[in-house]
Amino acid sequence: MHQARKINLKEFFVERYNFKIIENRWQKYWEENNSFKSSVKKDKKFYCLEMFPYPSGKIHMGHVRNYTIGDVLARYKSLQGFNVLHPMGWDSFGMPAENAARQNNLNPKTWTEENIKTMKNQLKQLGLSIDWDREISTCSPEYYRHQQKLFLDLYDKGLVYRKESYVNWDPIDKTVLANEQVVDGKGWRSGAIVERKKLNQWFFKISHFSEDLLKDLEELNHWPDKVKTMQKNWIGKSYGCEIDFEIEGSDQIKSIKCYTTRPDTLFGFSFLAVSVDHPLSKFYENDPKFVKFKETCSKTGTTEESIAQAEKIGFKTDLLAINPLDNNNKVPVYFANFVLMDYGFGAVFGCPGHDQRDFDFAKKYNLKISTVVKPSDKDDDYVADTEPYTGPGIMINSKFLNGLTVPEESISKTINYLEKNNLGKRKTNYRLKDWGISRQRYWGCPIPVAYDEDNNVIKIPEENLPVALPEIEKLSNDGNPLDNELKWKTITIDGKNCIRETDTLDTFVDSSWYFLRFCSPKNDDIPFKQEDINYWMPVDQYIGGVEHAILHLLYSRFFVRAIQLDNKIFNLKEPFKGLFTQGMVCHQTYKDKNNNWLNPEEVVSENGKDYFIKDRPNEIVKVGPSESMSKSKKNTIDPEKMISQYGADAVRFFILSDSPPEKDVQWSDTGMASSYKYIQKFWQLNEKISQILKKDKAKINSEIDFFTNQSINKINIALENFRYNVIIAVFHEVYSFFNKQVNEGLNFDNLNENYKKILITMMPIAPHIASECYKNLYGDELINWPKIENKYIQNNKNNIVVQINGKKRSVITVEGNSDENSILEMLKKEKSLDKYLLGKKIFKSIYIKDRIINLIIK
RNA sequence: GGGCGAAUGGCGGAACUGGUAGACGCGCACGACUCAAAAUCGUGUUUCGCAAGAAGUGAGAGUUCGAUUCUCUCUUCGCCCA
Repeated sequence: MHQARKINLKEFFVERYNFKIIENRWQKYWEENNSFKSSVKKDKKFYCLEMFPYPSGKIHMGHVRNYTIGDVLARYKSLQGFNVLHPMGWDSFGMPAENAARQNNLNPKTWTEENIKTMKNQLKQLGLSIDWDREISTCSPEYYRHQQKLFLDLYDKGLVYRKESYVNWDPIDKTVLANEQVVDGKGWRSGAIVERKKLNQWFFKISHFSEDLLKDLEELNHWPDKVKTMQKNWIGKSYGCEIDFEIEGSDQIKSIKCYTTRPDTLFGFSFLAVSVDHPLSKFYENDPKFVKFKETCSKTGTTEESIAQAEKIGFKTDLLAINPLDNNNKVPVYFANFVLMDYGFGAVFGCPGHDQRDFDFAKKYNLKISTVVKPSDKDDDYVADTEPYTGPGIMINSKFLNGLTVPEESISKTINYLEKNNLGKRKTNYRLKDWGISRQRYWGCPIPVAYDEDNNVIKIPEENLPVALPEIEKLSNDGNPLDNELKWKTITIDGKNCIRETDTLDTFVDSSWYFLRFCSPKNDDIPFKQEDINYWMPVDQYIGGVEHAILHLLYSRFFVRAIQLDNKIFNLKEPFKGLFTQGMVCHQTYKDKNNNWLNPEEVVSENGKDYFIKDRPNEIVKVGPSESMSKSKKNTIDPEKMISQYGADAVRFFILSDSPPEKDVQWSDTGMASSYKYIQKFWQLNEKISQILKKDKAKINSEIDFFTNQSINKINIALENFRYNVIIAVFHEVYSFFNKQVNEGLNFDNLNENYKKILITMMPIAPHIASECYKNLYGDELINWPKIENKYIQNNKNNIVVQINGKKRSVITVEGNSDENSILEMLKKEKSLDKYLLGKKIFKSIYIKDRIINLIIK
């Protein structure tokens, strides 16, 4: 029977699909016809944005995945009739340029611009539907001049301020380190133990919006819950109270204020700890022991993690703090390295019985550990002395608080008591700290201020913007490069001699408003036009890596609020309406016998189990787990190579095929090859169809209508839910189906119309081949996303599953809308069910219309 | 330590609001074409069983006519915070 179906290939003259020529031709066509140019129109808009890349050299597979996902959406929305904005730019300030400049003696600007050129060319080869007219680069003065203006605006609004703050200091390289440059408490390059150093630095007052940023998360319905939770935890709203502790033993200090979320544990009070930066410290500055202690503290890094991991140490003062609930309870006051001046008031009361940190500290200094909370199932003589008890329970050893449930009753009752007796005040606190934006770097946006001889802040006048980065021949290896630019540094403002700020802005500032600039990228005088923003914003779908879930997204949300404070310039609160975080691209890792990483290209395997070094079959390769592609593990695959070997459509097809976009995907050579084969197969199918369409037509085959509509329905649902891997599966089914139809050699009257719809739905995924096939068959006919007809989605012939006692026993075909009785009648005649039903009694039947019937028998 | 999420064939993964588990791809096996191989095409492929059939979505319970899906306990892994 299958013999009869076999195709005679000679009937068709099928050429191989030459992706190089065709993809190139379409990319040129799109460029010459401005196919993706966007402008403000009356139509419904769709702003599709992927996180813009840092121009590090070449694109990597992560970019390919990110931008393919975005492109599928942008093209889909566009075919649906939306006015789509899909821009691309470069997050082009940052440390890699500076490092490369130092290592290879290059100019950061030249290095960056070269990279941009390369990467732009690579992105174009992917066939992305990007409006390149809107391209922006954050390191260009045309971009950062507006950023400097925005900085000054925020300064005028009081949202920017300067204060002393700690940085990670590398004493050998004499440079400030970013947190990620501190590895195990040591400088990444010099290996020196990192110190804390106090510098005058600029801050954005993001804490002004803590409550807003938290509350408005609720409205972000199209954000992943995971990201919202992370932001919520980051903002870290806590309910507690501030307590004044009376101090004994000093004439100058009468009391110290603490913030706590656990005032109910006050009866377990055994010490009071303050930060070495607490105002109290000024009374100890002449004590050499204290100075030494402070110095030791400064040897710990500035990250929360390093402070948490460091050994807890303290400096005992001669002061005593009095427990406000029990005046006979007087405890020592310490300076301690684990108390941060930034949080609360830089002072905490220690209750070792119920806090790990306090417990560690008390053990070290032999302080009293009292138990004031017991788990509900323990007796009143419960003692927490081997480890602190932090869970819920019942208050004990706490006088009037005894018996209260923890934490429901205990905390609020304690606060009520403290407030009533003027000992403390209910207070809400946020963990979110102000955003330090000063970086002691060259390759960043200059901060547009200067200082006069009295160190007063002088704004650079607007007409003198941008404050451009000076060209530096050779970057010095230590210190802040701009600091050494004496000529650039000195400036006269209004006749006064001033020195410029030599720090540059954190690059997160650059990316906090670029999505606004994309809406009106060409204005010299203003950062963006109000009407452009009001039309395009918010970003309807933002797509990027989850690693930016907290900072970048929070800073962007802050920026939109900050520029509108006291000046509601546009109708916008949240910059990103929808957010999608895609997974990483992974690949197996390989090591040789000496544990050196090997590139996949150096490794061969014949059976898929044993791996050897290429051309050296005696050297066994150790195969490691699949990890995200990174240069250091050498498990990267070069996208450009893949595109030139298989074509952009095949690469796009593969990168979407193997996993849902939000999960990690494993690179697979066989998977990639299979996608390539698909493109080739599809081309041959298309050639066959175009030849068959010229022949005489036979009658209508309704099966094609059903299949096409159901496939498009599946594609629509998958597109709307970012289940792009399912779309690939559907296209495999589409190929099999149409190939079978065509191989039977029949030309149905409705083949043409259905196939046309298939080609259109293929355009977002594999735009080159789909456009080429469409053009060959249908010329310049208008392209609109196909509508599906409901009558083809709801079968009028239904397969009803027959279950007996919950187990599937048969499938019967009935007319749609059949009622239960007629189905039961049918089942009685169904011979295949006799062995289950004969001699049994049907107790009950459950019928779900057009789906399933379940018979309960005994 | 806390929070969130995940676990489905040899592998990656499908399964809409509870309703035919394993779509689709990879791999593998067999077959066709070939002197032969590669490529290509076709068929099969959860496990056990010759078969009828039975079991089966990390483990154990529960709700239900019916659970991959809902609830509880546990195990392992991942991410974030500390």
